[in-house]
Amino acid sequence: MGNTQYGDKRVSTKDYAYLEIKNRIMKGELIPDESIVEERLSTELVISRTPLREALQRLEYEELVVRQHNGRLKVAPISIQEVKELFEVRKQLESIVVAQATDKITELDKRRLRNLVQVIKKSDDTDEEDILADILYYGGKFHTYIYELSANKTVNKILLQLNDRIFRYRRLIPFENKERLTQSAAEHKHILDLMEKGDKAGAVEAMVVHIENSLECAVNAIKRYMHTDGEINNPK
Amino acid sequence: MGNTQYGDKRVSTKDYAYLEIKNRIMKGELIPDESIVEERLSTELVISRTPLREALQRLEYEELVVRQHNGRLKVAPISIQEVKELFEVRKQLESIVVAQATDKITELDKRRLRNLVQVIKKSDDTDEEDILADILYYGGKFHTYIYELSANKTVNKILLQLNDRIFRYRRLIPFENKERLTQSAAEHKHILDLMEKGDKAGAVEAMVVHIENSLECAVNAIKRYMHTDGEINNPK
DNA sequence: AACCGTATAATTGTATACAATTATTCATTT
DNA sequence: AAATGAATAATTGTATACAATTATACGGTT
Repeated sequence: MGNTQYGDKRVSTKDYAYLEIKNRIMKGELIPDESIVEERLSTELVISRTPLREALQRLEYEELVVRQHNGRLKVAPISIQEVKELFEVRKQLESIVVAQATDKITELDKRRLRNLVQVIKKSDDTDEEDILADILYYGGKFHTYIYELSANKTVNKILLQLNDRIFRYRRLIPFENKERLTQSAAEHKHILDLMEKGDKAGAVEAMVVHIENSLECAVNAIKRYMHTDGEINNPK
Repeated sequence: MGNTQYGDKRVSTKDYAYLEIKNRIMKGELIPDESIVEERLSTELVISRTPLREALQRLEYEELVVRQHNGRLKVAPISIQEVKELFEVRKQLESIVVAQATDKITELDKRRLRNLVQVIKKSDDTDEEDILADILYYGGKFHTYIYELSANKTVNKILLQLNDRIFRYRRLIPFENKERLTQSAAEHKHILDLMEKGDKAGAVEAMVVHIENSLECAVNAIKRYMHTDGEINNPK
């Protein structure tokens, strides 16, 4: 099999499989603890097992799938313990990047980040259902912009992976917690204000608070799901 | 090919390739920027390309090998910029684990860590050449014990990978800096003292200082190598 | 000699075939 | 019925074959 189209970009068969499976896990189509059978997946994606296995291995490495003792794979489970760990690491690493980014920020960066914050606020004000996805999207962009600004490739890479895993939990939140989104948007603005002033310590502290609040919200959402119907696996 | 022996444990062909290649990179047998040709390596290790590729992909993920734009792999280069980033991330993450470990430490853990510190001091005092490897080994054990004590799997995994990458730089140090090793051993003892007292903030601060000192030493060693003979690739 | 393009070789990417392992079924015994 | 174990099926692990891509060599042209 030659190259395949995924979205608007040409990718190898391996990367196609990686992106497609990851996307299905993120969207919840492949649910936590669901077993993964190579033959079944390869016929479904119409590829051979060789590139599929390489894609699965990468996902295993990123801990979106896990290998069991018998060598078989399953979609990674989710747990409160995990989400706490993820946010804690993220908190420490985002502290690094926001500090470095504050040192390096230019006027152009300020305008762009300011613009992102505006877009988030706009989305937050217009009270439509499907705008929520936008808020999450641009909120994520705000953070990743800071990652790149820091120019710290090591941390950047780790944070992107953590965010992929966190995304599975984040899906559970917006549908029930509008206030948190509004608050989160305000926190983004606050962080940017401090960065613009060059207040490094302040920006770090604001980021820490922001992430701690996000964690609290995520934990509450998960607990609620687990207690109400136990259907943590397929919240939609 | 069935299972293979590696050291004292039976492992799959893929894992054998992974461990063997990683080991060669660590020891400097495979030198930075050296190109990796699958066919050549597979015949050398007497395995097929399939498990070899999976091993290489894992190493790529761990950034011990890097893929070039033409799709070919090479042993990852080393740079001062990288070692700075590695130590900075490590500093932040070890702050997490030493704090959590201080909360969870038991009397048994204290005895074991104390023992490790003793062993390191013993090695440091006896002034033989090949003892240096021991100091590095037990020094590493001191840190990994703390990782495990924290029971934070997410951070633990990231730190182990960072340490693999850092090890390539650490090799450059001991042969020229005996005082740093002595100092490092003392810092380990100091960290443990504070952990035993339950002084969480103090332990974190001591760990930060310890890692910053290690970084400074590593950077100096690398700079010296780069300036003297440029033979950064094969220091031995 | 420098440049260009084509033929050839080297290398990686993917598919398929086969081996080894693990799970399941089902008859047999108690 | 429960337990045991052999036969069978399902699944993963590895090797090999082939396709696609990229690099190299080489001859001709200017």
